[in-house]
Amino acid sequence: MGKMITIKDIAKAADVSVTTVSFVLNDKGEKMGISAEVIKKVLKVAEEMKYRPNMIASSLRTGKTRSIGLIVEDISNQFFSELARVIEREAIQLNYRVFYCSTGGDDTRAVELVDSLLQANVDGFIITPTVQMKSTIDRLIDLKRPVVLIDRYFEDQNVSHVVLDNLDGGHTATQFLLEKGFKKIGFVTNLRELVQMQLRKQGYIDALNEVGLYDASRILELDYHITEEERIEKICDFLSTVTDIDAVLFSTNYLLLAGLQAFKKLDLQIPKDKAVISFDDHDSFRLHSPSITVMSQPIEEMGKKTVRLLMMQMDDITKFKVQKEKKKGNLIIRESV
Amino acid sequence: MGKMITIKDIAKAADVSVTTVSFVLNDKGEKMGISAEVIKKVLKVAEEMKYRPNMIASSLRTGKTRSIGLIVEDISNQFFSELARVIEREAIQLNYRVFYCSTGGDDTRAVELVDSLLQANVDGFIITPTVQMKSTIDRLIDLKRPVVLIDRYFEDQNVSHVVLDNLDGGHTATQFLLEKGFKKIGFVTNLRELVQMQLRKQGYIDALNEVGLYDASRILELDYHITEEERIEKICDFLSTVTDIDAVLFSTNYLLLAGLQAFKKLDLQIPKDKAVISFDDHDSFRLHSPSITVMSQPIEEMGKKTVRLLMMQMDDITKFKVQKEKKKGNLIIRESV
DNA sequence: AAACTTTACTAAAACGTTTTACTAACGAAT
DNA sequence: ATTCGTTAGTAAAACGTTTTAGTAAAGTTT
Repeated sequence: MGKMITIKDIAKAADVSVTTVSFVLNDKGEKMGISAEVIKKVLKVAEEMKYRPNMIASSLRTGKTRSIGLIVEDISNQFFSELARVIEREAIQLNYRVFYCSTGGDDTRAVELVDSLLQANVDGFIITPTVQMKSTIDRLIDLKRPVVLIDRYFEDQNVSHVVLDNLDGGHTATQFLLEKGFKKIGFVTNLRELVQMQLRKQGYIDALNEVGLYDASRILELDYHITEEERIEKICDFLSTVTDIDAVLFSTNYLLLAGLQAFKKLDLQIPKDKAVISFDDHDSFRLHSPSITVMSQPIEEMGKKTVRLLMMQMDDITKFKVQKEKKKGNLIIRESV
Repeated sequence: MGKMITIKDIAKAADVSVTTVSFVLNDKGEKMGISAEVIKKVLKVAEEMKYRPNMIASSLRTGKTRSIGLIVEDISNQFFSELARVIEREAIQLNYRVFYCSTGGDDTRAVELVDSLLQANVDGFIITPTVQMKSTIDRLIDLKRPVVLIDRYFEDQNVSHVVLDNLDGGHTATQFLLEKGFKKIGFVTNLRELVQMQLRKQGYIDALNEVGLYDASRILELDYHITEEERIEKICDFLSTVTDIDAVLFSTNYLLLAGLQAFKKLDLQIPKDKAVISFDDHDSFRLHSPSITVMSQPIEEMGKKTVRLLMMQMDDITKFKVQKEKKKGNLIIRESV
């Protein structure tokens, strides 16, 4: 361990007190009435000795760690990994560090992660909440910790969040299919009390109701915790039962991934036999032939907004007002419709 | 901020000294001659008051943070995100926290990341080094920081690492193609001084030389920093120039991803017109039709070994001996050959 | 019974910062 | 000539642990 240079070493070398050094290095020199001359000297010495502040000591004293905890559902899912990247970039620019972690959709693990981040004393939380996480979020609010939810939230909980305008997304995607002449549009989603999925479905229903084409039998709802094989199976069953469907909207990317395999099994051609659209983009959607049309989320914009909201809270949590942000999705038109 | 419970509060409540509390809570009670009675009392009080140790204070005193830094090339690449997951799981079990970050292959950023992890005082480093990172690694060794490299390393540097046996991997994949009757096997790789790519190529060359079928004109080497479009372009050119190729081995997954698009452009069927194999598995390889045969890395095993090597160094770096670990890859046979 | 040992515990320093409360020196106002 | 304000700094406490160097009381040996 190469001996660390401390503020004390600087003080000795510059022949001033540690207090002075601390003031200068925290840009409070002027405010605290340190002469320009001394400021310059201290900065020079610090530079020469290659001083790096000890974050730990500083954290102990201030109670701030300049770090934020980012809890997502699954960091290996492209949507989240891109989001994480944006968030990290923004945070770094503000001299904050980011801890990522994934819940895997598991409530118990989610709570553990929050605990461990609390213990690590992160200054703020960005969370993709799991289904049962509401009370944990409440606890954070009680503890006056800055929190921003992302991608999903709880209807009846007053917490800042940044999410896709899912109602509009479902509506727009469905309308696009209608415009292309499809009349019997199916919807595949998963069966969870997640608001965002409900809204995507509602957008789809609304769009069809507007033109009198809604038919509830064309909706397939799958359990979240089934395996990919079971998903493929169920989708096959669905497509072979409700055969008059001419297009399918999938409420998220991994459902479409299962869907593609079901189509392959049933030997259905896209877009000849049925057109498809999915929510949330994915690398392999560009690659697939035909490439897949998607309602994608404005990840860049969402990430930036999230960090901004969090920073506002960290600035002064007492005078921060909850903000709920809905971003419009982008319909990326490819070959699958 | 819900007032934190400190060791001092416990001491007061249990009517003993902070020293005693500290000993007990660190399981040193017995060794330090604290009576069983007092130990029990302290533990009970700590439990009742829901005491959580302040990691920051503890870190300041001990110089240890119980955290490790994990620097990979790109966390949104499936190989790395799976690796990260394994490493994190292993670390958590040992009560260590993991900081992930991605270099994006950028040397400058890599150095910055190391600096910032050094400053965050992580106890150890797991690194996928970028091309120019050798001296930075040397610096860590000088500072006596535990380091394990993963996926790649520098030939002439004596640092512990865990990597795929790339020579064997290249050889095995090529031999598999030969067994299947292919005689004019191409190789697409990228042009960097990365050992692992050189070894994959060498394995390919060796296998062909053994049967007298090596032909240097069947190798395409691409610059690392070109865009995906350019990659596709170059691969198209290559395939249209060297037309007698009957199978292609890609040295990594994103090259195959570009390759697939090139095949599509040239309207070449897999495996009818040409067979393909790629190094490193990818979700979309299972999904693709035809699904893609790969030489995959034993990620689970590699991650575990890496953490073990790191822990050995952290135990006592002075008596740790460098270990270089090569793991055999698994050939996963799918439809593309 | 004096001299050691052991047992069961504790006071206080230390880690490297930040910040509050102070001071000495000097000029200006009374 | 005293008081008052500024200016330009500094001493020391505090953050919550861990750990070193004790110590008083009881037990053991001589």
